[in-house]
Amino acid sequence: MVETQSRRAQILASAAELFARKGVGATTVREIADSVGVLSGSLYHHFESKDAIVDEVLGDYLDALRARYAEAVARGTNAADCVRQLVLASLEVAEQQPFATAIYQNELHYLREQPRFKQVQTAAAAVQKTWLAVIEAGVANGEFRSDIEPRVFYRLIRDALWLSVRWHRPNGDYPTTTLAEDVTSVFLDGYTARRKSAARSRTGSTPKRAVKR
Amino acid sequence: MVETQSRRAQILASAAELFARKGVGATTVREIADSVGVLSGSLYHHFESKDAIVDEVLGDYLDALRARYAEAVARGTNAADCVRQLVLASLEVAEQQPFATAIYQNELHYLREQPRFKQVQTAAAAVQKTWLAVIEAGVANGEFRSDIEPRVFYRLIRDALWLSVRWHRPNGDYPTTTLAEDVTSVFLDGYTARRKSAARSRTGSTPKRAVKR
DNA sequence: GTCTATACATCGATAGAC
DNA sequence: GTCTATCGATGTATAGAC
Repeated sequence: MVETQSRRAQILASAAELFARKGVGATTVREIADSVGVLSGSLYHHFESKDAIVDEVLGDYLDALRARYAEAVARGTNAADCVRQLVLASLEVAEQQPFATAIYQNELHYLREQPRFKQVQTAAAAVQKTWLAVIEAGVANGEFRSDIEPRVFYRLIRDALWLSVRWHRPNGDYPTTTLAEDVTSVFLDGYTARRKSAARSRTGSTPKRAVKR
Repeated sequence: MVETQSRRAQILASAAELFARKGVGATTVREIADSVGVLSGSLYHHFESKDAIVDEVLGDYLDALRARYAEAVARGTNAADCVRQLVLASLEVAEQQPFATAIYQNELHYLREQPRFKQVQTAAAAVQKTWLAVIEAGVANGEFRSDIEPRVFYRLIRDALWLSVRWHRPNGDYPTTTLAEDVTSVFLDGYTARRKSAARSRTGSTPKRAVKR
């Protein structure tokens, strides 16, 4: 179960972890090679360059994210539900690819400066467009507030969501689905306690956990 | 007005900008030197090492943040108001020192691995403690919800707040005070429209605006 | 306080043996 | 497919002239 991965996949996985922790610019090809147990020269049998590794890590991640987003908006029944689905989709992809998620959010600004990573730019634009369309539709139909700009709300929820890969380690006690509920609930309902809001209480929302906390 | 800064201050300011944009590890001393118009060797007359520059940039920032946080909690009249004050304090310090803020949030995890930056660790712990104390007090007295862990709420608002330095450029149209109100309002009240909440509506769209919830 | 000049380590990447 | 060996560029940092 430990040697079923191709060397190529091993390199991608190890490199992603290093890029996420230290940053792309501060990670050396020798470190990547060490982490998979080969010498640095051997990496170039599998990849053209260090940038090519970055490209592939982010490309795989963005493909997964876009595919999952398409499902999410298709499933949503209204704006609030679409937000719920997008939150869950983001966190599920982040759970599957935590390191790529971290790289994406840590280095997006820097990568955008380099024409090499144009693919990343266009994918990031598509992600933003998906969110904004949902939020603006919710404002237009009265589901969401109109006194806060959709763009501001998008950026707040996006950053809170993406950064959760830095601290959230999915496990039985606090699974991704529960985090998704908490994020959705805070951003849509707020953290202020409101009396008599039984409709928001968390009874049958998910299969997991009965009362807890 | 352009030469009133000491060379030392120039170096700190330029280095902070580079560290924020490219990452500490990917920024070279030659780039820092170029950006202030000297040769790289000359930097070492002012600083012991590249790490010493990082230390000082972050130290100045964390000192300002802690001082401002002490005022904020002292001013708050209840938990919700303390959150409001902490949000405003964070954004004001971020406005004064946007690059240091970006470095802090971009590289905190990596810097924590190095004993060199122990100062940063302890300051980060103090920041978290301030927030958690406020949030837990609010849960205890019923102001805040008890079905979402204080730690989770803290991390969500912290990340949304800190990351705003990546996109928010304070100006007359959208000043820091307004962003602070928006952040506070989303996190405490939520984004879902609620009927009959005239108290929350934003009549005077831009500067000041009277009602203020 | 800045320069010239350079030491010495490490970087990404390549060539060719095995 | 991995190794040995190494190139040329670039990294941090230092020493001493000016």
